Amino acid sequence: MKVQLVYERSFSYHKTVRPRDQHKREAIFEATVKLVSDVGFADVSVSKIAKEANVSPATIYVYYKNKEDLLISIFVEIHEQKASAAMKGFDETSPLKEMFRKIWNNSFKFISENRDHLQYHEQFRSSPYNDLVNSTEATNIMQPFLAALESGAKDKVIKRIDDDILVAFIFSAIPVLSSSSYKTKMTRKNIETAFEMAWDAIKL
Amino acid sequence: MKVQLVYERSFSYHKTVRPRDQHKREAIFEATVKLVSDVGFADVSVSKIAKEANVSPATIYVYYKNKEDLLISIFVEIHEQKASAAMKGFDETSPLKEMFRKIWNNSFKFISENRDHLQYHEQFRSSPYNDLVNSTEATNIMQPFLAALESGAKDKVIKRIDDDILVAFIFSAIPVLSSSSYKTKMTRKNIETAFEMAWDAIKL
Amino acid sequence: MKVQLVYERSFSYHKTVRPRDQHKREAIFEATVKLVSDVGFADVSVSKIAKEANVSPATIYVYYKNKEDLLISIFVEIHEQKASAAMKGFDETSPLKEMFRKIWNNSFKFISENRDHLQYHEQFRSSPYNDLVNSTEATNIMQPFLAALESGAKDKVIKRIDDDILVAFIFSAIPVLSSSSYKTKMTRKNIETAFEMAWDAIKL
Amino acid sequence: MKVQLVYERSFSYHKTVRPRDQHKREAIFEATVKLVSDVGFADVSVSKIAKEANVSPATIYVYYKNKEDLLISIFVEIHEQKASAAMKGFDETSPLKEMFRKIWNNSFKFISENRDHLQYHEQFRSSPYNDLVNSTEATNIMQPFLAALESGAKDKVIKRIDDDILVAFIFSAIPVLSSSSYKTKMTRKNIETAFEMAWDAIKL
DNA sequence: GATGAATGAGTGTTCATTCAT
DNA sequence: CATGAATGAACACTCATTCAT
Repeated sequence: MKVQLVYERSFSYHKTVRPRDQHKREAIFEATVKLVSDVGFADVSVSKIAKEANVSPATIYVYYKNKEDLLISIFVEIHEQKASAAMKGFDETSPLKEMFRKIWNNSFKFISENRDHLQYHEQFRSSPYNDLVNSTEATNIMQPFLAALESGAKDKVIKRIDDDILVAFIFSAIPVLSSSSYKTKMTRKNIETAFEMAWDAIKL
Repeated sequence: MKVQLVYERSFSYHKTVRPRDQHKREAIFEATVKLVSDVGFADVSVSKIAKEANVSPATIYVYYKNKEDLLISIFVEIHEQKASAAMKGFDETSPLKEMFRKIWNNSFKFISENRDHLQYHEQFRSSPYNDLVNSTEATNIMQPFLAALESGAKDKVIKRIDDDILVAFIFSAIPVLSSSSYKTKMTRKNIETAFEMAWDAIKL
Repeated sequence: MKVQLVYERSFSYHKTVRPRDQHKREAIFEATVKLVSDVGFADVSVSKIAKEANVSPATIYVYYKNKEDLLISIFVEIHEQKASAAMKGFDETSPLKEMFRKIWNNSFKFISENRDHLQYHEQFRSSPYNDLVNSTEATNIMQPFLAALESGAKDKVIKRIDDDILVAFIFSAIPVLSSSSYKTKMTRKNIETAFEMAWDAIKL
Repeated sequence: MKVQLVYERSFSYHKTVRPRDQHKREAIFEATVKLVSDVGFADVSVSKIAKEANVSPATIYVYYKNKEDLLISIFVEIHEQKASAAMKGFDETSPLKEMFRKIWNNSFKFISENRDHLQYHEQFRSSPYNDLVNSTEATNIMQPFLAALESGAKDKVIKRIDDDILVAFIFSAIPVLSSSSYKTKMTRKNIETAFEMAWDAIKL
């Protein structure tokens, strides 16, 4: 049971001598996320990003090979941030439902603090860029949880079913709760109920 | 319990008098859906659409006010097709779970026959365009089902919770099953299991 | 004995409906020739051409697929103009030397009246673009002359040698006489002497 | 009778004190020649040269004032190499035709061993850069030969005519024989015949 | 109704060059 | 001496849209 993430080619620009201004890379990163979240994947342009990040358009090409590299690199980074955040404090000795609840709550915390990162993630996922990000090697941060799910299936605690579908149910509520009208939705109660629904979906 | 759909401004889609050459309108419609599905929202241009539809770029402006109008109108149309397809043969006298199963199966039939329509829908949903399509007036095609859900909640058959979240769980598996690796996923068994998960999520 | 000229792909933009403003195509043509002649192949840009031709850069792409198409199409056109001009009044019954003299004089007339066309031609020839212009099908305007050369070789009037080398000697003086310091060189006497040298080179 | 070569402004090439790392200068030189020969004058950029030469773009500016200086200096260098090669073993006591044959053969040797240098030379010659290289002071390497030609003219062995035209005929076959289809052309026989043609052109 | 021509504004990207190190 | 970072300006090209026909 493995869900792993790789990029076929090495995307980011990395000479042996480190770029001097790490701050600039971050500025570009944040500018891109903000813009995609604001105006959408279809309407981000390199020059808009440059303006938002307060650098020259040419500077972006010091840090990224091209626009595609930029967008993919950022996705990968967010994807890993998200996974790391979800797994924070993961305890593999606790019961499956508690593990799950932990991850669920972590996820919501991450989302509410990084709404536009999630936005970016969603848009990227539904774009054709998504097909350029491979799942053959690993960012196996989530691995322990997936392993737990598998053993839960073996122990007949949860349903035995394809990974992706399982994960879809588990996290299906997240985009909804973080949507543009999120303010009325991310109540304690809604989050708790959504969690219970997710659990009911997968449990046997 | 209401999910309604309006467009703030009046889009071409609802011109009461349709232009004469309905064939051309359809060609543009299909060309757009195909292109968005193939190359993504970010890379469809009016002239590409025109080429794909075998019309002049100028012709598109005969049928649609501008590009935004085109994209939104098409979304609305797909959205309604999807709802209509889901509700086909809906019988309000049957038990809720059977209603649900009917809609579920209808939905999968629609998807497997119109994969790129679904692709378009997904991309549109996660883009900021989505915010331009309002929910203050109605496409109330789904209304009978939503009413049934509401009465199901009243009768303590299913959970009482926000519409959007409910709907999210109900249909969360669909994008996954229709994703690019769909061929291995849309088996009879997977579809059935996914349905059971959805039902378990919402039932009390 | 054949020197022919073709372009592998069809370069110029040609819809069934003719562009309205033939004048514009010519303006672009002349602007390009002038610019290449003035600033050199390396430093012509589409926007400079557009400015010189008094059109928008985008307009150029109405008439030519891209910059390469533009440059090649213009070369081909000049090449044919040049050949046509050289062959004007060609009389295949006259003795070879007189044929040759006719063509020689025609060529000089063409050059002195179209110095920058020749400049363009020279620069194109020595650029790598030249390799994109094929010699497998024909602009056989020069064919009668080449045939005459061949029969001259058969009759032992001129040397039997590779076409290209023959042609090189015949026309080698032209670029020199039309060079930037041409004014002091294109005297009647120089032209006559150069012709005699060319003839001496090829005659037996 | 004088053909001299000067550069109006002082180019880096003639810095009396050469930078220490002669190896790097050569790497840049060769990289530039190779690139111009491969992709053409229009498509060489400083950074491409840097990459090809395995140095930083900034390093190029250590050795050359700017791009123009680089291109011109290299031309001058090739021009001198070419002249030196041609004059190797020049014997002013031998008859004019034998002198000429010597130079001719030397030239072909140089070309066949340095095809891309010749390519560079040709492209430079037909570009407007050529006008920046003046003929008021001297690289008088060829001087002895030109003097011999002049005295040949005085002795009525060869025609009396403008230097440039003379030289044009003498060397006109070279670019042809070294063109992209050279392999089929640089046969012993072709070279010999071309020499005879050149001699016939200039001899009285 | 349908179109090709035309374009100003914008696209992603590379340019030649400078500069602090 | 040698460099990577940085950039304003330019690059080739495409965009959404208008308009005369």
